[in-house]
Amino acid sequence: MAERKVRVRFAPSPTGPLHIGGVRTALYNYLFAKQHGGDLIFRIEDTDSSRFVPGAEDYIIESFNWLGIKFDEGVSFGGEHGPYRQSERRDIYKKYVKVLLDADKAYIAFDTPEELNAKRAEIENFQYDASTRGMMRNSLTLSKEEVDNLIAAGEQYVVRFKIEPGRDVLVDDLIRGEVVINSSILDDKVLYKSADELPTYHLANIVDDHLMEVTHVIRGEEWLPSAPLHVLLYEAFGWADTMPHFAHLPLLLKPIGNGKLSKRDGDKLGFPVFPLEWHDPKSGEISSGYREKGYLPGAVVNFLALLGWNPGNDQELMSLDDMVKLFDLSKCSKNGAKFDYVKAAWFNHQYLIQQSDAAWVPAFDKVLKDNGIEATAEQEAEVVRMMKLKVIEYTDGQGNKKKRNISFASDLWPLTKFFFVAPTEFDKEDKFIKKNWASPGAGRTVHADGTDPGTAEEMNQMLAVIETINDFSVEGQKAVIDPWVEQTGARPWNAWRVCLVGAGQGPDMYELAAFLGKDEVIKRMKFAIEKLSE
RNA sequence: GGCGCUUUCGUCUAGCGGCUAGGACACAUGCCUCUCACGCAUGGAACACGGGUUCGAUUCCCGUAGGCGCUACCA
Repeated sequence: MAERKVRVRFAPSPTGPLHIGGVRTALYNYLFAKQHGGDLIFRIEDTDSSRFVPGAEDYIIESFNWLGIKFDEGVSFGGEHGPYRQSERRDIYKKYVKVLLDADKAYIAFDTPEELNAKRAEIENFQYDASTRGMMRNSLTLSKEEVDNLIAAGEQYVVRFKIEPGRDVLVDDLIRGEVVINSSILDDKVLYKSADELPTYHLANIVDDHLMEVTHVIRGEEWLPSAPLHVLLYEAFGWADTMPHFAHLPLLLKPIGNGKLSKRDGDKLGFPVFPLEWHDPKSGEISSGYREKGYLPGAVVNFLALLGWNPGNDQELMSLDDMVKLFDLSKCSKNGAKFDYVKAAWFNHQYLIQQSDAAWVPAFDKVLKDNGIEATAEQEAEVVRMMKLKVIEYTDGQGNKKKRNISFASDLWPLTKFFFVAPTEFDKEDKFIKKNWASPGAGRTVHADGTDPGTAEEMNQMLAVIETINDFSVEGQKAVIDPWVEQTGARPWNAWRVCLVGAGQGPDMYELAAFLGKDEVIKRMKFAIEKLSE
């Protein structure tokens, strides 16, 4: 057969927020499509009217928009193979159900759910198939007149696929190789329900993939057991020669405990399982999302791509474009991957530290506002500049490149709080304070001249020196303080940091002092000396 | 229960008959340093088990055990 243009699809059900596993499936479809110059289709599978959740469709579209995964056609994207919402394709499915019925590949069944349950209770491991359909109420056991009368009388029915038993069905999977399943273990699946005039997943899926000219079906492993059924359906329709290739992806598992990652796990285990925050319209429950947690979309995509696939070398940091070049279905792993959210944070860290100053300022501005701080743009830029020295990448005195440990933008607050808020109390049991604030005789503030003034007194001496400084720039401070340090042999740095920061963190002390200004520095020092002398 | 998929460090994984079994996250230690970090260096840490095939199995085959999935008028 002729080489067809690659066309793949991502087809979620609008039953709630998009699960992170679904994001990965969509991502792989996207990578595969782009790599082959093909199309990615966005189809909504809303054949179960009872599970429809308003807002889910928009949520899914917004999620992919944020993640940078672009669709070529489908719901909200347009295209020539529409409509792309299955609930709008009723007439199409009806037509194909009739095709199967006319060809004697399917039959009508009137068994009610109650009757089926009764049978299941009566017969152990009951399965509606070639061995049992002869004792059920269907068009195979009823006369044509009876069937017509029942339908005319408004009786609800379903259409079932008539599976011939005893056949080994071959599924050629791009990831797993050849999988063979005997048709005898398959049941006569319901293809269509008269109650809502909609098909079930299986029928809709095959009809749509065929009509939309899908060439590759890349989906989760949970579909592998029903893949033979799908193969049989393609055959029944006479579409075997254009049947898409299958690739069943391994599942995403819970990081701890057993089972696959479910929608409920995330917030229970302390990490999001949804790309965006989701507000459940019924329960009002809020589930956290990666975007709101402070993740960068590139980091999420990069992390997810490597859960079940790798380029075959040691490269881990990749852009979407890199991945399009490197992606390879045959390099996908076959076994489920535990979701490692600690590594997700590391990826975000990597992406965050690559951000430019310009990207930091608005994020930082938001962090400050969230904490009730009104800062000028100049102040924000200055802190970002200062933090960049330490935060993003800088070269220290030894010529070593250094970086800052920030995994999320919100991490900035504890790291920058002291720029705007003076310490209000000091924990004398704090390791850093305990180590760097000593009384005379404790031996930690002995000066070169042999005197031991104690840290409080040393800070008082430093205070006196600072009060004489007129130019409070970094250079201005150095010009006065450095000689004093040299002369007395004082070691004021950590104690000074206690005064100004209240903890063992922050940028270079001269830089910090210059940012705070002389008055604030003096104020904080006096306050600290008083508090710590109590 | 039945059917299918799967099995390399704690986690994600490389490996496609012969390797001191490699990398990353996490962890530990050291270095750097006015602090915390960052960074750098070092370290501990794995082929589920039992049979085959082979001169030789982490690698191929078969069992066993574990994990996962499916078994709806849900997708």
